Amino acid sequence: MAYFTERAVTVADKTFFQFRKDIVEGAIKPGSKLNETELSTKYAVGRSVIREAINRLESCHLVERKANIGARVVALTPEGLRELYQVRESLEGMAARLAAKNMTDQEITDLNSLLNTHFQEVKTGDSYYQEAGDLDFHYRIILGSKNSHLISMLINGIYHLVRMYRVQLGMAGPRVATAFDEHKHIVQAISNRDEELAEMLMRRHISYSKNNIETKLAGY
Amino acid sequence: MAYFTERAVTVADKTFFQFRKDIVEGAIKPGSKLNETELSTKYAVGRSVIREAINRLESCHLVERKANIGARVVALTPEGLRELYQVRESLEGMAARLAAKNMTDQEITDLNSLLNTHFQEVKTGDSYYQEAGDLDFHYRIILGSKNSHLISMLINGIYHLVRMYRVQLGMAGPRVATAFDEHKHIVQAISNRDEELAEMLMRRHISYSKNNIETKLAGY
DNA sequence: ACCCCTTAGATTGTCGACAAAATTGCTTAA
DNA sequence: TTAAGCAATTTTGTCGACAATCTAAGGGGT
Repeated sequence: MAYFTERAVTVADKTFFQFRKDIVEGAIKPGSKLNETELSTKYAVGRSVIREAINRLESCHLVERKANIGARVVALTPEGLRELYQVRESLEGMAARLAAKNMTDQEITDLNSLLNTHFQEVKTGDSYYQEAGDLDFHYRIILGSKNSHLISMLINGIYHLVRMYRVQLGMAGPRVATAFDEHKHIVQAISNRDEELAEMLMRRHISYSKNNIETKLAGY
Repeated sequence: MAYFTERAVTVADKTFFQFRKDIVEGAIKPGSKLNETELSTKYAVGRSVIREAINRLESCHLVERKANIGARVVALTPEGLRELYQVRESLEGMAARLAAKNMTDQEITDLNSLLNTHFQEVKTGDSYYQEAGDLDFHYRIILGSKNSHLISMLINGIYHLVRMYRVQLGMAGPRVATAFDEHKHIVQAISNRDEELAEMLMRRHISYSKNNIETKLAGY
C-alpha cells in the first residue's frame, strides 16, 4: 500500500518507529515529559534503546531535550505550524521542480496510475486519501527529486511533524476533492517537464493546505 | 569572535564537537571506517558516548551507518557537492529573504559593522575572512530568518558538511574580494527590506561559490 | 510569613559486561 | 584450484549498575 516503508532491522529501530507513531498520533501527549526508565519498562527495552530513540526524535523536531533535565514532546502552536509550513513550501516546491527534471518516464507513469487509484477512492470514500494517499503522493515526488539531502530533510526531518499537526489538529472534509485536483495538475506539469510550473503549483498546493489548517485553528 | 557558539555541557557534547571537528577538517579521512571501541579509547570515553556521537554525526550527513555493520565517514564527490549546494542555495536564499523581513534594525546595524570589520581584514590578510568570517556572516543571516526549522536544518544539518567540502577540497584565493562585495550587496538589500532582491543575491552568491569550488575539482 | 540552605529522592549521564551478528581465515570436498 | 562450509575472532547491539546532576521537601533563621 504505502510506497515508502522504513525497514526496522534492530530493536532500537522498532522501538523508535513505535515511539514516533505514539507521539505523532497523540497517544503520548504534546508537551508531556518523557521519563526514560518509565518508557523503558513501557516498551520493554533497555534504557539505552530509549535514549537513542529520544535522540532520533529530537533530530526530527518531535521532542526537545535539555541536558541533565530531560526531554518533552513538542507543543503544537499556530506559530510552530506557520514556521513548519514555510519551510515545507520551499522544500517541497523545490522537490517538485527537481522531480519534473529528474523523474524517469516510468516513474511518472507510475505516479499517474497512483493518481487514478486515488480517484476511485475519492469517489467512494474519503478516508484513505487524506491519510496514506496524500502522503504517498508527496513521498513519490520527494523521492523523484533524486537529491538525497532534500529527501532526508523532508522524510527523516519535517514530515512526521507535519503529520502530527494534521492528525492532531484535524484535517479532512471538503478539501479532499480540491486537493486531488491540485495533485492532478502537479503531475501534469511534471509530465510536461515544466519545472517552474511544477514548483509553483506545489507551493500553492501546500499554501492552500496551510490555510485550511489555520482556519480550523480557531484559537489564533 | 565567532558569533554562534554551541555550548558543550556534557561529556557526550564535548566528544561530539571534537569528533565532528576531526571529520570536517580531515583528521579522520573521508570513507574511513569508524570502529567504536577504537574511538572510545582514542577519545577516552565510554562506548555509549561514541555511539551517541556517531548517531548525531549521521543526522548531519557526516557519516553513514549500516545496522550491524558499522559507520563510515562520508566520501566527498562532485555529485555530492552538487546536491549539497543545490539545497543550500534554496535554503539560504530563503533565509536571506526572511532575514530581510524579520531582522531587527539593531541586528542589521550589527551585521553592517561586522562587515566593516571584515573589510579591514580583507585588506590586510585574507586568511580570517574565508574561515570564521564568512561563516559568521552566513550564520547571522540564517539566525536572522527567525525560523527555527530553517535554522536547525542549516546549522545542525548541512553546514558542517559544507565546511568539510570547503576545508578539504580547498577554497580560497582571488575570490575573497569578490565574495566580500557580494556580502555587501546582500546586506544592502536586507537593510532596504528588499526581500526578493536579498534572496536573489544570496542564491547567486552561493551559486558563484559552487562554481568556484567545482573548477578546483579538476577530476570532474 | 518568607526566604535560603540542607538533605533526600528521583532522573539523567556514563560506563563496562554480556549477547547477537558479521567478518575472517581455515579446512575439506569436488 | 576453487568454492563452500565451519570455527574463531572481531564488531556492533542491548542491558543494567554506578556516578553526577537536578528537583522537591523540610527545617531554621530573619
